[in-house]
Amino acid sequence: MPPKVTIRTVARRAGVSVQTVSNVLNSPHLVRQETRAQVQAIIDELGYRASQAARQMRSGRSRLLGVRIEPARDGINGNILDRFLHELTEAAAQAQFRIVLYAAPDDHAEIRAYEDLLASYSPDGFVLTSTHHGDARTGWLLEKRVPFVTFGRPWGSPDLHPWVDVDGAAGTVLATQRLLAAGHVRVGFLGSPEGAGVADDRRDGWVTALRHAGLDASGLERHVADTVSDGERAAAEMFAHPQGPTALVCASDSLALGAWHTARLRGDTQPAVIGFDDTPVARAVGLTTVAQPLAAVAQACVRLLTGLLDGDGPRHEHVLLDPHLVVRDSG
Amino acid sequence: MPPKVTIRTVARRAGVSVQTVSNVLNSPHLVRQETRAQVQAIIDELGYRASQAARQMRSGRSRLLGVRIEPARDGINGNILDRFLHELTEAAAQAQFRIVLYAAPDDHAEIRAYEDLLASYSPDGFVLTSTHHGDARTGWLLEKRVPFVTFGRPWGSPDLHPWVDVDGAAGTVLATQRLLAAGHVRVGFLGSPEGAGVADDRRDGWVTALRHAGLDASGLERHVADTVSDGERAAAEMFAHPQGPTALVCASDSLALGAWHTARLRGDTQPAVIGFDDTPVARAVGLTTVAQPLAAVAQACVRLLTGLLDGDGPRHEHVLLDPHLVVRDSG
DNA sequence: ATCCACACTTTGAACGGTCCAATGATGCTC
DNA sequence: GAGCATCATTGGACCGTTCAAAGTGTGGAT
Repeated sequence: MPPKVTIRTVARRAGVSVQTVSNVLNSPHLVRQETRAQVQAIIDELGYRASQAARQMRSGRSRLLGVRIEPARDGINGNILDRFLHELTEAAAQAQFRIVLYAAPDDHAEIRAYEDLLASYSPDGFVLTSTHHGDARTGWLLEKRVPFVTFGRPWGSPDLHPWVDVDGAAGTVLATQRLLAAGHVRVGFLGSPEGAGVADDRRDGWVTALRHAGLDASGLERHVADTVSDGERAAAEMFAHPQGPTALVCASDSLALGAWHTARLRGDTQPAVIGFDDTPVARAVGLTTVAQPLAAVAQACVRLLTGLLDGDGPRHEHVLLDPHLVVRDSG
Repeated sequence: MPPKVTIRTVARRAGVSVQTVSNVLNSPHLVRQETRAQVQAIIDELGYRASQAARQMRSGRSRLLGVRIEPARDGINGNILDRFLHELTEAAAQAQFRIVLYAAPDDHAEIRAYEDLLASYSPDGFVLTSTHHGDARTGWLLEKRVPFVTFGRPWGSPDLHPWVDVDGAAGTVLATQRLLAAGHVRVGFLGSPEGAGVADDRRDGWVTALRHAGLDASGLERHVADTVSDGERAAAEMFAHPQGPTALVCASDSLALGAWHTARLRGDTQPAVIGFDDTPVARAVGLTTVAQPLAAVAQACVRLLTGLLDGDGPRHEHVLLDPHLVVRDSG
């Protein structure tokens, strides 16, 4: 069991004071080049890492970010939040931050979790996912002046905090255009009725693309619960209709998988169906789908949050990223 | 901005010493019932939480558990690790622990992550997932005497640490028996060739169940890469064979989904196919599947780990949990 | 020679808890 | 009521770091 190496060990070994070692790490410009190199060498040699606990006591900074881990709510699609979490962990690590998790079934419980965490581990900030109408969380955090960023626009709320999001409409434009380019004239839309927000956003892109091509969108869309079986049923009815669509843009991979099943059962080996989110299922069955740039989203979240913590930059900056199409067998 | 409430605030307000407040929290038996209740009331009133940083400095305990967040490696199946992570977060919270994440592409990088984390945030222990043959991680942790538990048996390594796992064989026994009970005589097995370990375990259960029913397993199994398309292809060949199986037990939901597609394309509306892991896809398409009791696994992990930390209980205890069958339309 | 500015480095205190040793209060026995 | 054990509470040192302020040495200007 090696004795633990503290800043004092390093200082003694380098023949400088403790404070100088601290400066090498936190304010290198205060230390003479020569001294700095020498101290750094000792640090590397001993593998010294500053104790975050001690650092936090004095400076108030924990270099911890709080993130909620979501239950696998909506089946297939819940997966993107897990992937986001993974990307966020890596992006945060780049900026010397770690992620602490908490679970909460609803907004109210999440606010309690903030109180808990802030009082005990005092994370420097939070990254929120799944913003929605009437989101109680952002108001609370703003009031308490706790730094945070959201992955998701503040749907329906005043725009008072930094956020990062993916342009869903741009994604469905890409999907629609691809199907149009393949010769389809009646390109339909299969969405879910989750109220305004994400769902409307994705629908908008489809409408825009059709309009831009001089086509009429009426009668070509349906909105059902976001499950494979509902998607399968709805697609069957749509495809069966004489004036129905011959291709489908779907608001999720679950719906797309349903539509894909339908098409295959009708004898179509390469269904003209495009999904959304590039979930593992899409990859598994070879479904063309719209992919969100989750790594970029995560990096942007970290960038905005560190900007907030360092106090420089605008109070609430926004980043809206473009998704891209992952072309596979379908579509 | 309310002034932050420390142990001193509570002590003053309750008219006792700082140490007594500390005792109320950490060694309640040392404090008289009456005093304890009074101090606790003040704590609740002020919403006081001990600063983990300060606590850690003196006691060395961070009440943090390190967990690796896995990339969505094998598509559909990777999902169970995300669900496990969720359950673990909740189970840990119950025991007053928090989860810190780290990412690492391989064992070697993960060991570097241990060094990093231990030196900076000093988590009290780690929970490892995806144990495998020649796992370099457990040896390192054992040598450094860092407490840890694995979700997964120490496949092929000496049994020197506490672990929790799910009895895969018991799961495939259940699946096989159900198909036999439904009247099938030739129940096949579709697995993946990931070497010994998890894959063999699941195969074993199928063999056992057939043997127990007095049936011959030979010629009824295939092993392919763990993807939907490979599963689909293999199942097509197996079902097409005159002496081939009429029902399939699959080692994963990806393979089962492939087999399910095959069966449906052959006109079977309720395919006799059973998957493994109860992933969202299985729920989505209505696939009968073997479910791992992830909440129980997570709780057992926390229990073993806290036992290790408290120093009581056996050095390396094991928990092997039974999975259960989730019956849906298929199978 | 003295003073000052400058660049760098060191000193001492503080952060908010817990550990340890010691003290005060209480009840019991003889 | 003295002696003793037991329980409850107290005071002070200490964990490893950063902050604020004070200390060193060098060189140039006066």
